[in-house]
Amino acid sequence: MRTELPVVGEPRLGLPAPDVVDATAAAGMLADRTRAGILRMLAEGPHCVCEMAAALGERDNNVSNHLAKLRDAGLVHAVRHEANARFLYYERDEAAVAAARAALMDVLR
Amino acid sequence: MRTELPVVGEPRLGLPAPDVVDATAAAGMLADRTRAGILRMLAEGPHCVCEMAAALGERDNNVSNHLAKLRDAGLVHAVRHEANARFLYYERDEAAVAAARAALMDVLR
DNA sequence: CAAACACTTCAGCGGATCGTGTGATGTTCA
DNA sequence: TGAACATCACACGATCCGCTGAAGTGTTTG
Repeated sequence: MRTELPVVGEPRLGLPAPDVVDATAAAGMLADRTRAGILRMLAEGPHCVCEMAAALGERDNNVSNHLAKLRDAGLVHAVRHEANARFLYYERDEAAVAAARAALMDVLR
Repeated sequence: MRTELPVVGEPRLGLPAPDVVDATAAAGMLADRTRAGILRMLAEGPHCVCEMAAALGERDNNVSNHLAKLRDAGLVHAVRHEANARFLYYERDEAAVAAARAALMDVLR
């Protein structure tokens, strides 16, 4: 099954430019091994920085740097552990994740 | 509605590293405005290079460069127009696109 | 055939990005 | 209080990546 090519001999100019700003922003977040690993781990539930750094084989400050980018993008936010306030537990913002998912799916529709 | 934090005071070390290689590869392709625009346009049907370059406001050779990357990734392939063989029409590889979609959704599950 | 067209390839340049190192903040514990 | 811990913020160096320009292949047209 092959899609049919346009029969016109002339290319169609003036086609509208697709809007992909949200998709490229979301993809930019996922395009890094560490950030993708973070988001994948947070899909299971909250994690603190040292947990994720250990699992990903990265240094704490590096993971922290990437978390800052994810935070600025609104994809995650941090919560202090009530019993052990020295641990910052990160969790995903499900609304933002859903929006990113939708933007990506729109391009790969 | 807030996910509950782990009650343990100690972080869980030794968690498994998530596999995100396919997702980062797919995201890397989508993380560029031009490539995302190409894939979005090809979702509607085949297009030749000049059509996409015009719609995206990019030079032909730039679009061609990005198409080469998408080709190497297996996401698109080119077909010569039967009536006008000087036009190369690109179409998406739906199987590869579905795989990319699945890899991305696994991270943002 | 020659010229115009559609597209590709590649080197090179400039800017973005990643990992690291370092210093600072806040928390727990002895 | 002081030491160890968890995390952050920032700057630096190296690498990566996208855009451009120029040269080359194949196709159509006059």
